[in-house]
Amino acid sequence: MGRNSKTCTHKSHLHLINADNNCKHCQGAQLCLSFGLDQKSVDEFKDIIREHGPYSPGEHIYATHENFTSLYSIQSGSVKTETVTIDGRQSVMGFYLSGDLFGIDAIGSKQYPNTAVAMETTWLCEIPYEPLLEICSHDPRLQHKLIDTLGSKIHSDEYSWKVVRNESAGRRVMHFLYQLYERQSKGDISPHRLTLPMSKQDLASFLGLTPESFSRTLTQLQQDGYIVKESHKVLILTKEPPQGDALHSAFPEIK
Amino acid sequence: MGRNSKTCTHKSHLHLINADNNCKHCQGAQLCLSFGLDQKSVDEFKDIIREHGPYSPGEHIYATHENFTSLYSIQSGSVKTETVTIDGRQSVMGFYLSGDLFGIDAIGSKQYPNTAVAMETTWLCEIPYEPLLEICSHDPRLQHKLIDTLGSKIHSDEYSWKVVRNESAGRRVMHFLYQLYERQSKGDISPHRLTLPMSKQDLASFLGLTPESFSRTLTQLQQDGYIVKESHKVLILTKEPPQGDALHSAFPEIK
DNA sequence: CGACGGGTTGACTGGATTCAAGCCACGTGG
DNA sequence: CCACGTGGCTTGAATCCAGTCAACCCGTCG
Repeated sequence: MGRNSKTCTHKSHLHLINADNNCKHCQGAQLCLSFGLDQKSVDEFKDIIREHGPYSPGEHIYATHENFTSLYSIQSGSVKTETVTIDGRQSVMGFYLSGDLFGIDAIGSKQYPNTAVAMETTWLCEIPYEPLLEICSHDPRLQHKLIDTLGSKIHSDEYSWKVVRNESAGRRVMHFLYQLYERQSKGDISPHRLTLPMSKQDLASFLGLTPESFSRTLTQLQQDGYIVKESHKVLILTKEPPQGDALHSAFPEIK
Repeated sequence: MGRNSKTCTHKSHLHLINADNNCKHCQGAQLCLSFGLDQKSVDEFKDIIREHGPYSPGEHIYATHENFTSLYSIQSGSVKTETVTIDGRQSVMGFYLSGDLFGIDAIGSKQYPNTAVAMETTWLCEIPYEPLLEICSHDPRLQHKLIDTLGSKIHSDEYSWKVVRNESAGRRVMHFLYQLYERQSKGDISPHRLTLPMSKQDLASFLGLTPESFSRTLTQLQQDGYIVKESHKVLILTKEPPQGDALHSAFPEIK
């Protein structure tokens, strides 16, 4: 944590590139908790946060049982969180991309429940939790935003959980790919092309599959014409991606 | 929702039984969001909440896609939330007991993502969401409490998810039973005796099993000496229940 | 070059599902 | 009171999806 740290102002997308050496690695300005607040709160916010990075792939941000002090927002790069199962295997709990907030599963506890690991070269914005609450206590807007973020997380976790519990391997994978596509296409790269920031074994773990099963499932989906494997970490979605709520009933015909 | 509704004051356990006809069905005073606040906030809180009940088993509290207006706290009884899978089967998303807050997965959306159904005769405390935020905005303590509740929910959901993804049927069941036991034994009934408020098929659904598999698993666990089936809805845990964090490594030897 | 780790493929196993029948507690109505 | 129907639960036999174990491929790195 003792790496190059700088304070950081968040106002608008326009200030990203220049802006006095601050937040220069951040690609998630509109997603920032402080976005849309009034000047006073933004200033307070900028006083408490600190920029960290670059983390290289595999590097730990925090580890299980470390004392919970801060939330983190991803300026650029990607992060996974993982714990250990009863019989000692790694189990990936979540993936976080640019603009995502993580560490929130530690709220209400004294310690982080799992380990956060960078998957790519990653820049982070550390948001110390107690000072954040302090600002919240006199800025309802920030408070509301934080609460909304937590609620949305509960909702989307619930939904992922439902898919993994009830659906076949093929549907789990398709659901994940489209949900990842929706998250990534904020940047809108080339249409239907999807870059996986995580390794395939991490993805398998997240979906409750073995790497072997996951690999077989991918080749099966390709044979059935749902995807095309392009390269190691890139694939193409060949069916029109269902939007928003339609995702919830995507591809009933698989398997 | 147009049933007998009364305003309700939450102060201390002592006021539960008498107290001007208010909160008389509430068994969760210390768990109430308003517990421990100063008088002004408690008064505001009591002005916005409303008591509802009794709901009879099977009765809906809200349904999927209804507009999100309120959170609910259980005064007495129990509630399940459920949705429908891609191929049209019911899927139980969560169980809520006395003192639990539900509806929080709707925060950040316009609609409830699933349907809430009473499992027993149930009394509820409705907490309209916008007014709640209003009080939060000038009471940091309430605000903090709400955020903590959301964070804890994220954490415990994550953990349940991990178990269902990675562990065998036997371990899933044992984990659930002990976790339920910990929640129930707030009231500390007879030691190691556990009453299931939900039907076995709902429980199976929640654990990602078919009713048949669940039934087989229970008899297997009994044969192996982990539990004793006492009656329809009651069973006894025969091994010393692991406490708190120890739960996370409970019974590595099963299956 | 050889070692290594991530990924894929194949043959086999096994745990959970499926389909089916049967049991038991309960309520209803004759 | 019993006959009957229903729904929740259990049990049994056959099936199947994903896991396991093993070999192999391939790009990377020392």
